[in-house]
Amino acid sequence: MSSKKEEKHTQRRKEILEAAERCFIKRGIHTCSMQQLCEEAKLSPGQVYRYYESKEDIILTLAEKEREATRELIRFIDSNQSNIGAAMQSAIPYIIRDITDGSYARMTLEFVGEASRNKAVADTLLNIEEELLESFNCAITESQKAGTLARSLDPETTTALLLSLFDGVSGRSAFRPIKDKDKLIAALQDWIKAILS
Amino acid sequence: MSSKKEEKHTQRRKEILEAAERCFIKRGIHTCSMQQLCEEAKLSPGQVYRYYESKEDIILTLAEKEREATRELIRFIDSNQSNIGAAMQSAIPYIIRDITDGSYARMTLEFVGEASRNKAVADTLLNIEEELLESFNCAITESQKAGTLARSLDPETTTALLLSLFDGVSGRSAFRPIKDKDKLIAALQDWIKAILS
Amino acid sequence: MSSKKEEKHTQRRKEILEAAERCFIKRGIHTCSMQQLCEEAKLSPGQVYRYYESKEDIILTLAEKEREATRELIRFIDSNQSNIGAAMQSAIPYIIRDITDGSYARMTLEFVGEASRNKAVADTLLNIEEELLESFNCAITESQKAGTLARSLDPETTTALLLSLFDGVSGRSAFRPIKDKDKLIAALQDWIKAILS
Amino acid sequence: MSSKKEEKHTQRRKEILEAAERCFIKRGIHTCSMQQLCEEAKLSPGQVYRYYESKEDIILTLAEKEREATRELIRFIDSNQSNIGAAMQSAIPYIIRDITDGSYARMTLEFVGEASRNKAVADTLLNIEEELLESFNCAITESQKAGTLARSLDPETTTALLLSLFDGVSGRSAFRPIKDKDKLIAALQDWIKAILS
DNA sequence: TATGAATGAGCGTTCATTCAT
DNA sequence: TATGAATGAACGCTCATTCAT
Repeated sequence: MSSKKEEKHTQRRKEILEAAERCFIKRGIHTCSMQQLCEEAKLSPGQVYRYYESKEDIILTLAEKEREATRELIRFIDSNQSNIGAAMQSAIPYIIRDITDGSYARMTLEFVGEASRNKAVADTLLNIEEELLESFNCAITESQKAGTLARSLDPETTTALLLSLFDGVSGRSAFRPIKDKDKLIAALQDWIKAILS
Repeated sequence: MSSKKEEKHTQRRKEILEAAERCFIKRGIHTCSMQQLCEEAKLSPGQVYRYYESKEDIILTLAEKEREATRELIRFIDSNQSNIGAAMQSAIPYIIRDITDGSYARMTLEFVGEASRNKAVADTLLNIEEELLESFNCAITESQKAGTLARSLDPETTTALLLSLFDGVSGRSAFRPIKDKDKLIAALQDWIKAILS
Repeated sequence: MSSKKEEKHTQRRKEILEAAERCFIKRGIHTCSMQQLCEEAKLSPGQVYRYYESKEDIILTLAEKEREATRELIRFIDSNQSNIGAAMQSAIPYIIRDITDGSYARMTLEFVGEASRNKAVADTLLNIEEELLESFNCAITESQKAGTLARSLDPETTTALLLSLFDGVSGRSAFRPIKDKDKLIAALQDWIKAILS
Repeated sequence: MSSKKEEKHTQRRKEILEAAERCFIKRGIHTCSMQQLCEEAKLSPGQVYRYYESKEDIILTLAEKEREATRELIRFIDSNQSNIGAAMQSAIPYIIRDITDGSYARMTLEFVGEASRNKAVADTLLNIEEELLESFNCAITESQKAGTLARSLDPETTTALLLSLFDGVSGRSAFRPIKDKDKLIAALQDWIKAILS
């Protein structure tokens, strides 16, 4: 019985979160009012506030949810540590598909903006980033040990540049449609080959 | 006499703009109220509104000011069209210095966020971007004609990736201090050498 | 259930309108702030704005309400076209009662003032006036055809003067209490008899 | 010397008043800002405030000035007391010319609106009205004594209706252009003949 | 459990008035 | 005497949040 209640509660929280995501993408976090969010969720303000403490709570929970996409990439890198170059080559099509998805790109941009003024959001973002950084650093070091990557590359800087590149591609895709994704993927693979060799 | 007054007027406008920049970076464009901006500028609302028509006017003027840094890069690229690889090598230290400046990086992020919901800001940003894209595209094509760049590179995609990389580096620097700028510059130069050859 | 809610909603709208009328009469449309109006209505600004879109919305709704009194007169004139003189004789007591009501007179004055700078209010006023003009013109012409009114009277000018007279009586009553309404009515009836014969 | 100064002072006050009148007619008393008034007067705010204590002071002074037109009518009535009917017949063309002048009508309307919320303006308006009422009352009584006017007319009520009529004609002319002034004058003369006989 | 009416602080902006120069 | 830069209270309005029902 209690578990059934919990289940319903969890389901509601999820529904609200999804409604919030749609609203935030459509109008932006700041421009979307709680009233609009409630309408999108087909719930009254009173109900929404039973499931989330505040608008900020919703934003934060959403930020945490968005990290999961990144987690997948981390797991992939972790299981292909000995040849980061090859791992990236095969991962790039999936990474690009994810990060250039209109909704994802918009939402990421919203979170970055929010992070400027909301420490909790900033921490959430930095947190997952930390994991990603470590994962890449480790893979680069391991690949160098395994002889699949030039030892001249500085792990930290290389990681920073790789992540910058992906951040940039995602951010730009929110404003400019990517004309030819396949070309972009091919070019990126060429870049990675040239760099991580 | 009239010029002295004009000078003072210009000076005041500049002061307000600087105060606005500080405020916007500290609190975000949306979250910074005119009252706070006025306090930062040590001016009353009435005065601020004598120098700028509206909050949007201030935001837009600031956006246009930020474009100037980009204009400088465009001019440099334009005057070194026949060898984009070499041009970038020598430009990178200056580009990195500019775009990883804390204020600049934060402000750029704020503008990107603002662009989502303010057409005028979006136009300003896309406008200068357009110029930048053309400049790079042209330089790449010219370099290929001059034989200083591999003909296999697609100009548009290469430009998009280069700008993505810089956008990403700038964006990340707003949240994470860059530990060693020289290392970053060196690594970027290596990347560019590997790619634009 | 839904109708009960609707009823309450309608009731609230009416209450706000009445509060607005009291406020506008007390302080003038322009000089009465929304804050004061809210206090008079014993409602918070947020609530008032749930029932009306804007201050102008309230003004306009009030203006439309005031037209109804005029509509009644129009209907009466229309149904007594063949003898405008007699119709006016019997209508005068009611017209005077309406237009010399303190609130109505003040409110009309406020609307006239507001019309100078608010096109929507001006349109509402001119609109009902147009109907009134037509109604009178038509009745005068019909009465002349029916032989109950001297053919020497110019319909348009006579209408203009009649409406001027009523406008003037109403306007003056906003500032000077009418000492003896019955005397006023009798005198007006004498005037009408002398003119419309 | 002192008189020369005084003269200049008086001249300045007059200039400001004229500028205010133009502004108030153009934009309405409330909608015209002191800044606009200063520009119209080609004077700085500081100067304007040396000649008038406040915006209200200007309004009040203007209201007092407007009374002069009415004074002229009073003088005319006073010097033709024994036959008010004939006096009005000859006065009507001039009265109509004055009160249907666009500027005068607009200004009067502005003052009436202002009187609703400004006791001093109301008093000024009522003051001159009082004189006018007395003048008419007296003339009517005298005309009745002289046998040029029916004794059945109640002086006070007749005066009230006459002034109402002129007020109404003036007020309407501010919004609706009078197509044919001569026709209006003729019709009014017919009315007066019918009533004041 | 569920609603949505209600709150009120705070928003961007204006303008009558003052005062340093 | 004359300027116009400067003030700041008040404007119409919004929206995250609460609470009576």
